[in-house]
Amino acid sequence: MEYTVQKLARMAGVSTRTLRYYDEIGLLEPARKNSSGYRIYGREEVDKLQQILFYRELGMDLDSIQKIISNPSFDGPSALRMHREKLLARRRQLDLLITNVESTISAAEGKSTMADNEKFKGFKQKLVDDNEQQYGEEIRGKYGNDTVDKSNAKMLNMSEEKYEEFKSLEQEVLDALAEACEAGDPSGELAQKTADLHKQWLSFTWPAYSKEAHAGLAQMYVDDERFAAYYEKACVGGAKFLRDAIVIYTGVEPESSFE
Amino acid sequence: MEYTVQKLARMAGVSTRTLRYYDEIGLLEPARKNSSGYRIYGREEVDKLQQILFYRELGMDLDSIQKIISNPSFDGPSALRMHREKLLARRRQLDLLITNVESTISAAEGKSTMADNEKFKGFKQKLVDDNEQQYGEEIRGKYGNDTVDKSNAKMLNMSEEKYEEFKSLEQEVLDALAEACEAGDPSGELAQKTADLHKQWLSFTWPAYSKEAHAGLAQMYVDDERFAAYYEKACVGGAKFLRDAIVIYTGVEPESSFE
DNA sequence: CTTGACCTTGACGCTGCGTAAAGGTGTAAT
DNA sequence: ATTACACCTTTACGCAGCGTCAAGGTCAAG
Repeated sequence: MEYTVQKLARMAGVSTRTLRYYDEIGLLEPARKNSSGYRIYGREEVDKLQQILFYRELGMDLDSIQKIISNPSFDGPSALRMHREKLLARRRQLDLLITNVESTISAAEGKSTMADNEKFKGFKQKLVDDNEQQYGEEIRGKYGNDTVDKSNAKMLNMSEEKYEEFKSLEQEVLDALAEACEAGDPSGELAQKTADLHKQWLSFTWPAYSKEAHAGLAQMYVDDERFAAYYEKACVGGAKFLRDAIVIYTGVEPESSFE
Repeated sequence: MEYTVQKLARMAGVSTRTLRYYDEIGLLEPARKNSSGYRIYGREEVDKLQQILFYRELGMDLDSIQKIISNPSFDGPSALRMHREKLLARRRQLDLLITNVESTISAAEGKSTMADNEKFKGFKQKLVDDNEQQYGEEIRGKYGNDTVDKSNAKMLNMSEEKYEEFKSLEQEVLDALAEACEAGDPSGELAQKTADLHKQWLSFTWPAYSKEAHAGLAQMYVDDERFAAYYEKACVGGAKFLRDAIVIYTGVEPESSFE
């Protein structure tokens, strides 16, 4: 399998300029050149390019990439695994960014207000994160678990924000439940809407929604006094009413742990 | 409250060069200049700089930032939404890359082979995404319901996105659990970290965290076969191991529904 | 033999600053 | 009044990682 610049470029989703540049800086040289000076890439170069692009995606500069992949003691599999870890970390960071953007949007829409210190919270946090990203390994070696814990605290920070959202959604569930409960009919529109809200609320915490699990949880709300007490706040017999509504909503009859 | 370049720079955590550059491109001009040409910034500029840095943290280029903050009639929220879309696209791409890395890992382990074009799946997707960004509507027409549904049902879409985030956090819990389980000690560092991750995960769904409820849920994981089966995926006896870790973590002994 | 898609090298442009260089200020201490 | 020293100014080049012409050579098809 031999490729010219453009063929390889198309396959890899980069520009021909990029390939020429990589040749220029010696990062990825073609297998050979044909009689008229055309660059010809082979299998090996394809693999190498893939690796290069992997690392590039991580935001690594080309110089570092070169050092890594040209290192004779380069351990492919373990590098890949580390690579995966880093990608996961980056995704978490992206999630944080997205959350920030979303908060800003809803703040801009007046749906919620963002205190100045809140703005700086995420902002400062990011600075810390950048440091960690850059010196991650070093710091981990130098300062040990403490730093690692701090990066966990970042997650906490995130869940703190989410938590706010969830609290309001949960409040909605409670409000809807109170209203529906007063109406009295678990199959009524209000009750069904409550069940739907509750499902949405669940979507935040469950690995995968299933009617069975939903109904099962509703039953648990009745069986477990901690949860029952919580829904009792909405109305008398709140947990049972919610369970009934959810049973109708899902069309699934749960099995109580007690029956 | 007047600041010279360096004072403002120190306060905001940027370099003086940055401030001069922002002046140069007209992004942030000083309130005035004193008799010898020194830049003097006032309260207004401080606030503006805060905004600039905030948007910059969101990954926006200076040009876009300028448009947003200088044009009062500019639609900030919609710009943010566009930005959010970009971030989400990046996230989708990241997910693909992660999949790709995992494929590569298993290919390296000889479990499967990869065709040349497969090697670039995640990277090519980026181009596709860019296309989608540019020709969004057209493509929506072409690809039909899936995309349309997503953009139409906004609420649903939102919980769908969250759901994605949570799945990844849940995955982390599972990964940590598997690792801790292998180590074998529920009071060990790994297991305690797992319990902590699990707590964070819970923070997304629970109206209020309490040690008792946490321990109670952990017990439920053991008692309820649906949940037990789920954590069994991480390792043999996963649910019980997790419960033990959480019991130690919270210092609370739960009551089983069965005892 | 022409057309058009491909290839080559060369060179300048872009962001968002870092980093001198060459010089003028402000002020506190002598 | 001088000196020291931290501060300020403008000008200008440098960096990565390419994008984007420009000016020309090559290859397969018709």
